[in-house]
Amino acid sequence: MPKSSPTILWFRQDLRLRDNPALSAALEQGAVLAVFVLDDKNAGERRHGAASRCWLHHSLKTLDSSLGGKLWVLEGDATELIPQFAAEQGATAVHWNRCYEPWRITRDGRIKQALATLGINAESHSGTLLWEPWQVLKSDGTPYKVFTPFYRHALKTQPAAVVAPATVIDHRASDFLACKQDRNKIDSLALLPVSIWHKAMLEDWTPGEAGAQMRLEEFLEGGLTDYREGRDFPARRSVSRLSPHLHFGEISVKQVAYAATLSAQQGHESQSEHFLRELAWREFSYSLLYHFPAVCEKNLKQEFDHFPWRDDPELRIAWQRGMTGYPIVDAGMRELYATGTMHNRVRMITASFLVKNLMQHWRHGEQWFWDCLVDADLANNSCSWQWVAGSGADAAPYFRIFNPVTQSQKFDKDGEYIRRFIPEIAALPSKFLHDPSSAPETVLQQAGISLGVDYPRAIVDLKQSRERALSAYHAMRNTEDWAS
DNA sequence: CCTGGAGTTGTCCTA
DNA sequence: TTAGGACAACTCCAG
Repeated sequence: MPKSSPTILWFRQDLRLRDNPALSAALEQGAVLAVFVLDDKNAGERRHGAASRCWLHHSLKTLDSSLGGKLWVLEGDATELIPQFAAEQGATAVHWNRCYEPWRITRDGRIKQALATLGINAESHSGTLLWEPWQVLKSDGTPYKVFTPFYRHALKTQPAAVVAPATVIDHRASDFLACKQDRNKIDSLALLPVSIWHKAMLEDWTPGEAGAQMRLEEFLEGGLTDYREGRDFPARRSVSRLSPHLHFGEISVKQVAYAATLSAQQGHESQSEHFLRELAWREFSYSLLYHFPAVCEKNLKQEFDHFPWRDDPELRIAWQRGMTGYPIVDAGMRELYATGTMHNRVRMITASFLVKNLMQHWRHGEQWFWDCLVDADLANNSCSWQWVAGSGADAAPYFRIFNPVTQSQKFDKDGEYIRRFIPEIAALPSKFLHDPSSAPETVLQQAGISLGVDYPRAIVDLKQSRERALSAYHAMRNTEDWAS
């Protein structure tokens, strides 16, 4: 049998077979070797957080099984492993879909060079975003810093959202070359924690490509038709819940956008438009990360470098554990820890609470979310935290400080969400559920709750902490004027 | 270069 | 009870 030279498909954040440009390109060249590399070395501090690792474990398992066990799994420094693997296998080319995290861009550039030195062709493809960050620019060639003009311009010039995704290729396991590794290769990555908390966490999720497709179907039939109004209510399932699937590339964003566009044409125009805007926010975050890679570490608005953040580990621990005494905040933080996700509306409320009422640096929140979210995504997470903190490019005006009690009354009126995650106060009547610290003693007694014992007293006064944040902001701005 | 209009998701006070 | 305006001013962007 003549030995043909294989093409390598390097799976990264694109753990799918459908609408996968790198895979299609590789298959056109002949037999394919599929490989994944867990590269914590180059990722450094940005290696997957604990929740993401659990997700990745299952996603790799399902990918491997849909490849008939033919996924090679390597662990270590990809700048060494990929060229080495390609050379060993006698490959002529390596294909992958682009990623945009600063550390990956640097690393992938090096790998491309190393492969070139070996005479191996390296090709990157666009499989992660609707619009490449360098394609959506202002007329003067610089990147957008405001979402709406970014979105309008992208829709006008790059209407990817209304173009059907690449034809689905009917892959068969026989398209892929055998993997000569032992069967426990994925387990040996030790992505799952020793304790079994991840089992409960993933109860409500199905990582992997098939799960992603199912989720999209469900959303199109249910949530999307109520998206515009329903997406604000955390007790409802009117959001897509596609974020972890999109993060790991188990489904292509083009397929999602295309499906939403079709739905728009079937009479759900307004609903779909709002959903497409959310997808576009993801694009915008990636654009910001690409053009301003420091966004994941530093304030985009430099004046915030002078902001008088407070540094109180005890307050942060209360926030992390869902023990702030504000039920909507605590429900969100407990949902996060238990399920690896948090409803979008509640992410804003909990983030605003940490950054404004507790006046802790947004990076503390960003890091906690990074570790706890199954959809932890560098671009989305960093940009969103900066948006809430007010330090981002297109941030919320600083005086917009969420009031957790008001938000709770508005978006979880009957307390369904709160009761789900804070059973110890479930017996409180809805009127007092949103702010137990202000409930009369008799009401608390009747519900069998002793504040400070069964559930914490509020750890800050909302009015005072709001005023404090506002005056800190003004002080920062005045210092700035003074300095310049 | 100038100019006008606009900018994800809110809160609080007042009438 | 509810609706409207103030909040603060700046930067960004398109024409």
